[in-house]
Amino acid sequence: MNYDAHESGAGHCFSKDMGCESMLLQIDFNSDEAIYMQLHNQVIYGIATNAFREGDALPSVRSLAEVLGVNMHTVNKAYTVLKQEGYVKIDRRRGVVIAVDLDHLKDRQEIKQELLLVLAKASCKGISRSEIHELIDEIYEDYGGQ
Amino acid sequence: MNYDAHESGAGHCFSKDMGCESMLLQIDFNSDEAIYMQLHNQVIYGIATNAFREGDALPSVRSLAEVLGVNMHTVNKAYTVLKQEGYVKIDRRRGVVIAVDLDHLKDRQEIKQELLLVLAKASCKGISRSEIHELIDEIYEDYGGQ
DNA sequence: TGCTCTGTTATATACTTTGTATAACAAAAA
DNA sequence: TTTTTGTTATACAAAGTATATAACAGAGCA
Repeated sequence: MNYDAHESGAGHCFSKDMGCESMLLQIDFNSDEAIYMQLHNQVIYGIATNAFREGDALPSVRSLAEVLGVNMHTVNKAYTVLKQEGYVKIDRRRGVVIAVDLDHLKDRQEIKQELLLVLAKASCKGISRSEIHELIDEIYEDYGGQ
Repeated sequence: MNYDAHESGAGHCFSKDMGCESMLLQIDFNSDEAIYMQLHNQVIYGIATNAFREGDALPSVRSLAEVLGVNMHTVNKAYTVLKQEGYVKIDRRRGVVIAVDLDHLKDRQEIKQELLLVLAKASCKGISRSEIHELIDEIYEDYGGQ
């Protein structure tokens, strides 16, 4: 049973559990961002937008690699980094599943550090504190509020 | 005249124009972040915190490389990227000087894109919209308000 | 029991990035 | 004139990225 070869339900991608997820995981081969990092970020976008939910299984490294036309190890690296950062875990029965590991104090500190650089760039470019708050709100409203 | 060898004013680093700036530009050789990117980011932090002001000259690639104990080309790469991103320009008489190129629409879009990823990570980790706003305010207050 | 699929690990290869080393050039400054 | 400047060129080593092929044990399924 191949991940990309489900002839049943021809015409729509909602016939299988994994069909929808694969639609989110796509690659821009012209991007200067590493493929595994593109995949990594898209899984995070997926979790944040609730397209991936706690306990959902991601495609297997082999099947996703085949669908995307990349090497198995490239997908595996994306999953490995996600695991190290506490976004997924390995379920021996179900494969790689979404399982976000929370460590509020540590997470908050890391997010603050990442925000610091973005805010410094914004400040250099004349983007004010209030405009940053506006941008934050814009993003949340682009992706469905709270 | 070496950048690091000014015996005059022994004991303080404010005796030369470039003395203060060099104090900001330091490297963590244990970091997994590329050296040129560390330098790149620190110049941006410096501009944002007003430690570097419009028209200020940065140390020459050779002198800074010598101070930091890295190769000339590593510093040159940091400066080249900063130039491409519109943070500095080359003044044939003064060297590399802070000169922020503003393109509000483009800058705003780029900042929004960078914020999107950070906010997605935060969302995954259970950090709420209001907590993000708090973090933004914390950062601005850590570095002197508006 | 066999067979398949899973994540994982190991090797090998090729390309790019990163960092270093040395050298040379023209423009500007001292 | 001599030094310093950014810039460019070349060469090299190490690390990161991506691919290719192969094998392993654990789990699910027929």
